[in-house]
Amino acid sequence: MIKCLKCNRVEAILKAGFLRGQQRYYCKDCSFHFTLGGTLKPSPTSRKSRPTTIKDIARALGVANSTVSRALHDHPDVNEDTKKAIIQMAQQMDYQPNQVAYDLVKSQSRIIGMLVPEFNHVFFPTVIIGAQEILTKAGYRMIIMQSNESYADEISNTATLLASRIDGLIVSMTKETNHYEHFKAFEKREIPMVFFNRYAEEIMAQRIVIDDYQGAVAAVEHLIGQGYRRIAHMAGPRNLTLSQERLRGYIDALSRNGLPVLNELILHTDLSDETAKIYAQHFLDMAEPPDAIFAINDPSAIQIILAARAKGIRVPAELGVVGYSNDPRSAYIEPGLTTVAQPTKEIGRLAAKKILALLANEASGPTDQFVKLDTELIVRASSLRAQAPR
Amino acid sequence: MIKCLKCNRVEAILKAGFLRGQQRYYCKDCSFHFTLGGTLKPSPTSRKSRPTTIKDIARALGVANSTVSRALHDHPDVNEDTKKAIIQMAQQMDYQPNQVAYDLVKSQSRIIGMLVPEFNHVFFPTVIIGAQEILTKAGYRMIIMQSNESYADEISNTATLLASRIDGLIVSMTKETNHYEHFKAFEKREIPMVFFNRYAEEIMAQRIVIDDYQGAVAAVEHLIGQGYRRIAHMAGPRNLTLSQERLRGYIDALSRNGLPVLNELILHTDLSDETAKIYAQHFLDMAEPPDAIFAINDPSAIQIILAARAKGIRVPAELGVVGYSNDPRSAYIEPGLTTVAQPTKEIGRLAAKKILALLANEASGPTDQFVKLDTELIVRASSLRAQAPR
DNA sequence: ACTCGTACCGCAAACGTTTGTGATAGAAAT
DNA sequence: ATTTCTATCACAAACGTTTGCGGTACGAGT
Repeated sequence: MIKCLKCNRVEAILKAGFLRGQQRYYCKDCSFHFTLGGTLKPSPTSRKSRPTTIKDIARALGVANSTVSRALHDHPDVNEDTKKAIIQMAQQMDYQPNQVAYDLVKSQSRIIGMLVPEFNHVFFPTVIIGAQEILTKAGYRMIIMQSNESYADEISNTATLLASRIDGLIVSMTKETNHYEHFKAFEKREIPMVFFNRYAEEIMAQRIVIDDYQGAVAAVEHLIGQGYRRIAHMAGPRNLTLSQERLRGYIDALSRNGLPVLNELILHTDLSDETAKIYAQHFLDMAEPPDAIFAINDPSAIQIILAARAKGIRVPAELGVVGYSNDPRSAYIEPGLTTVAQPTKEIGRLAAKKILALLANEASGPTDQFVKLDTELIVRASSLRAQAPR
Repeated sequence: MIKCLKCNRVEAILKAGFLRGQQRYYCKDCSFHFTLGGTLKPSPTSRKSRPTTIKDIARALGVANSTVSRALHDHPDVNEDTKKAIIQMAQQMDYQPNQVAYDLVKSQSRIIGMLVPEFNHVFFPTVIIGAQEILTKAGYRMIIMQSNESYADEISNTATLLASRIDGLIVSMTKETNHYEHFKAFEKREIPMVFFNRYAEEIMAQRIVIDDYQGAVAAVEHLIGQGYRRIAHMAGPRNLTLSQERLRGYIDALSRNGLPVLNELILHTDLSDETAKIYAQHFLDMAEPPDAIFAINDPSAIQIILAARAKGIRVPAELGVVGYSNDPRSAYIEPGLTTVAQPTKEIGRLAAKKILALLANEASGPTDQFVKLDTELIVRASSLRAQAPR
C-alpha cells in the first residue's frame, strides 16, 4: 500500500526506476515522482566490500586493465616481472574473476541447461550425476530445472534458460508436451540440444534413448519362457514414445511366440501410483485374469505386487510381474521384482559428451543423430515361476 | 604439436590471443607471431543468427536504447503509443532479454548456488526440490553442484560458485570437511549462506538442522519400550555433528532409562554399505550379541536386516532394528523398517526462504540463526517385538 | 510575452571483462 | 645516422543492459 505523497491516493502508483538505490515511484493521477523514506541514503555505512576487479589491480600498480588481463592469462606480450607483480597483487587483493562480465564479452555462459520432468525418483537424478561428471570436468556449470511434468512449467523454464544464455540444453520432455515451439527457439539460436528418453520428432537435435522396444521384448519373452501365457501390459501414456515402444515390444514378443494380443489386457496409466493400483485391481478382478503383468515401470509393478498381496494372490506362482527401470526398491520388495535396467548414468554422460562435441565443432554434419542404448534384464523372484512352488 | 612457421621449432610456442577468431601463436625462440591455417576466415557463411538485442529494436524504430529498455519495463516516462510499438516490435523480432548483461549492470546474478555432497540417495534431491519450489517462484535460478563427499571437490565448487557471482549459497558440507576457509570467502563478500544438516561452527551463517538428538532419543526409547535391553548403535563418522547428536541421543536415552552404555556396542561407520555390512556381521557374531540395533541411517539398517536374514536371525523377534531418514526402500523391505523421518522437503523450502529473507533486508540482526526441525518416528515391523511371535 | 511545469525522449556513463591496434622505447641492423 | 625490428604496454571499443540527468516541446498560468 503505497500512498502518493501529493494526492494521497493509492490507485495509480507505478514503480519508476531507482534513484541512488531508492525505489522511485510515480503517481499516474497527479503525475508526481517521489521516493519513500524521505531523505536519500547517505551512502550506507555498512559498505559492502565490493569484490576487487581487474581495474583495482591496474590502479594499484599503475598499469592498464589490458595488461592485467593479459598477465592473468599468461599472455606473452607482458613482461615476466610485471606479470609476477600483477599475479602477486591479484592474490593479495583476493581477486576473483567476474564470470558474468566474462560471459558478456564472450557472449557465452559456459552454462549447460538441464531440464527434467521431476526429481522425485532415482532415474533423473542419476542422469544428472552422469552429465555433471562430464561437464564439470570440462569447465561447464549446470542450471538444473524441473518442469514438474507440467507443460506450462516447461515453457517458463525454457524461457528462463534462454534468457540465461545457456550454451547447450539437455532435456527430457514433460509427458504433457505436444507442442514444441519453445524448443524451436533454441534451434533458431543454434543452441545445441540433446533430448533423452522423451523427445520430439519435430526438433533437430541429438536424441539419446533407451532401446525400449528391445527391453520390452526381453521382458515379455522372459515371461513366456517361464510358462506364462496370458500376459497383460500396464502401458504408459500414449503420447510418450517410450510407452509406444514398450507396447510395440510387448505386442511383437507375443505374436512372435504365437500368443494372441488382447486389447482387454492392455491399460494405459498416467504413471501415478493411484492409477496403477486401480488398474492392478482391475486386472486381478477380471473373470479371466492374466497370469502375468508387464508394467511400464517399477513403481507400477510394485503397486501390482502390493495389490496381489492384498488379494492373497501368490507372486510369482499365480502371477508373474516384470517392471522397468530398476528402482532401488525393486530389490527389497518381497518377492524381488524382475525389471529392465537402463544405463541411467551412461545416458547423462553421453548427453554431456554430445553437447561438448557439438560445442566444439559447430559444423558437424547432421545434428539430429539418434543413439539407442541397450537395456539389461535383471531377473528376480517375481517372475520365476519355473523354480517356484506351484 | 604446433610448429613455429619461422624457426620450425615446437618447444616454445605460446598462445597469444585471437585475431579475428583465429588462434594466434607466439614463438618464444624466434619471437614470431603467427596464426595457423594460412588465410583468415572470410567471415563464415554459417552466419549464426545473433539474438536480437535492445539496440536492434531501437534501431528498427529509430528510438534510443533507453526508451526501449524503459518501455519493456513499463516505465511511466514513455508514451503509451511508443510503448505499444516497442513491445510489438520486440515480439516480432523475438526479443529475449540478455540475463548476462542484466546481471552485470545489476552486479548480481539472481542465481542461488546449492552445494550438496551427493545426489545418489533421496535425501538431497528432495531438499533440492523444496528449495527450487520457493526460489523459482521468486524468480531465482539455481546452480546445483555436488561435491561427491570430497573436500577437494568442495573447494573447487565453491570457487566456481564464487566466480559465478551467486547471490546466495545453500550448502551441506562434505563429511571430510574440516577447514572452512573456502566458506569465509562468501562471508567476506557478505553473500548470505544457509547450511543445512551439516554445518561449520566457525562460519557466520544460518543453520537448519534436523533435531537429531530428539530423533535418536525417540528411536531408542521406542526400542526400550518394546522390551529390548541390549541396544547397539551403528554410529556415523565422528566429525559430523549429526553423528554426534544421534550418538548423544542414544546415550542419553539409555542412561535415562537405567540402561548401561557399553563401548563395545558402538561402532562408527563411514556410511558405506560395505562397512555397514561388516559391522552388522560383527555385532551378530558377538559372544553376547545385541538384541537391537539403532542405525545411523536406513541404508545401514537395511544392511543389518539383510545380514540378520542371512544368519537366520529373526527380525524383530530376536533383533530389533531402527533406521534413520525414511528411505523409500524402508517401506518395502521385509520386515518393514522402523525409521526416523525427517521433513526433507521442508528443509529445502526453509533454506530457500531464509536466503530470500537475507537478500531482502541485508541488515537483519544476527545472521547466524539456528533452526531445528522436528523428526517423526515411523514405526514399522522391524522393531515391534511386543506384537511379534517370540 | 514571459515563466513554469511536465510529458517524453535521448545522451552517456557504468557494470567488468577481452582484445585488436596503436604507441613507445630501446636494441639491432644497415 | 638512419632504418627496422621487437618487446612491452596503453587506448579504446565492444558485449547488452540500466538509469540519472539533461534537453526539447508544448500547454497552462501569470
